[in-house]
Amino acid sequence: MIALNQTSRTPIYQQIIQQVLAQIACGLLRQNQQLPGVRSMAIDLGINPNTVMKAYAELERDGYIYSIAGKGSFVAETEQSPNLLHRKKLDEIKESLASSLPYGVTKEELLAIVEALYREEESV
Amino acid sequence: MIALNQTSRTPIYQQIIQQVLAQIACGLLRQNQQLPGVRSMAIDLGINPNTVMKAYAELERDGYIYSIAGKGSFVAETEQSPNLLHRKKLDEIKESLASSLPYGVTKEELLAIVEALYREEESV
Amino acid sequence: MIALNQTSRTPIYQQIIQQVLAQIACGLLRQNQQLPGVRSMAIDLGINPNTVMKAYAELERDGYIYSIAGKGSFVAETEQSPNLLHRKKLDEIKESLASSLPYGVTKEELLAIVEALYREEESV
Amino acid sequence: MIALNQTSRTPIYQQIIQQVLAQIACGLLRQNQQLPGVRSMAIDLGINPNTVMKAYAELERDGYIYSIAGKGSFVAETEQSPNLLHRKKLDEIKESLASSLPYGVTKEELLAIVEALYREEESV
DNA sequence: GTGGTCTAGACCACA
DNA sequence: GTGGTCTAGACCACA
Repeated sequence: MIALNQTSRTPIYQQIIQQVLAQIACGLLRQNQQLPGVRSMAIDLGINPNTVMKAYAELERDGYIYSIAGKGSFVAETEQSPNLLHRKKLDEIKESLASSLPYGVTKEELLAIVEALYREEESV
Repeated sequence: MIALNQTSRTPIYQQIIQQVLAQIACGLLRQNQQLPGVRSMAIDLGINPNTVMKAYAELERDGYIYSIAGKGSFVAETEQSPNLLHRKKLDEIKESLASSLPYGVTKEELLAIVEALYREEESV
Repeated sequence: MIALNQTSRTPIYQQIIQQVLAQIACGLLRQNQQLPGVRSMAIDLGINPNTVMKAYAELERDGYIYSIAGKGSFVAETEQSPNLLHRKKLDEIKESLASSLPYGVTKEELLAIVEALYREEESV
Repeated sequence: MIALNQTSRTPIYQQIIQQVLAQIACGLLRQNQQLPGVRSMAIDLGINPNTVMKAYAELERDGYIYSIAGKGSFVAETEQSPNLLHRKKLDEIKESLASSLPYGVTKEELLAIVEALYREEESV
């Protein structure tokens, strides 16, 4: 369920976090659903269990998942998680677009990109 | 001419690179124009000359500037730099937007962000 | 595995680059093989880790090796590296010879040098 | 008579030295022939007179030229200059070729390069 | 352990 | 003055 890019600059534990969050945001992971075990995911991905631990710990710290000793890790029950993640993503996008204005990007270009994006989507 | 964010996790030398590129892209820095010296920029920004050197070295390796020991560093002569940078930025944006679709971002939301962005711009 | 010439005016980090490339070109270093760590090589060569880092960083920028923070540096997977390096070297030689023609170097002299070179080789 | 490459990594004063030597080696500059004045060459090349001075000083130190205060600089009378330069160049070539053997360059490839070089020459 | 960033500061060649 | 190399050493995140 997780696809790692070992050579990427993005740390592995971050990649795990991002993908778990994306799956929560899009509904692929639902409330109280159990996540793969630390050891099993580590084996699946061919990485160190500590790395998975680190990802889960951060997800738990931020309230997206909860862990029960001896049972495993589960998606948190907070209704708003998907919405919250959605909103955070929008903020991220806004910031990223704002930072690219100094490069001379025009409104028309951005609108064209957005249109193209969803045209591709529809045809898929 | 360069504004650093010391708290950001983006390395300082990368921030310098990005801002120099932005200034080339938007025409603020022109062909063959001399850049601030390694030492003088370091003093201005309150950082170590090596850090500026690292930024300049990478900009030179990528062909955006050229350095002549004993004379200084200058914006490269490639006519296309601004256009190329502009296009690269658009590709970056496209990729970044595509990667946020799994979060359930809608077309309307993106269009709204773009509109808002340029409304702010105009009023400035 | 690396032999430095401390008195040469060729920078140390360049010497490292050249020798790593030569070892890739001749097959001594193979795909995905791990390179010595930045620190261990620095100690072996009696130089500063930063100098090794500089060499590795440039090798990575040029696609010959890849580094994963926390794991190490490895020879890149590009099949063609050896051939490409080989061809580049030939181009270099051709250019260097062409530039020495103005000195009145004759074909016979060059042929003699080449013959001598491989006669020595064989006897080794 | 001198063609500079301002952006080259080779220092300007070295470029001057190399080109003067090449011209002595190939007979373009003859014994006791007067070299361009320091100032006039500096103006021609658009560089600092000190840089030309440095080149001439090194040429004089190595015995290739001599200077007479108030008159100018002249090609030295040593008969052997051209031969000596010729021999030095051959040594350089030998060394450079030797250093490229680790890249897996074969005798056949070198012979082919030499042949090609003089075939082009002839046709010119 | 690994690589990556950064400082402080020396020293060099070049213009 | 300029850029370029290098040392010594700290500190960080990651595996």
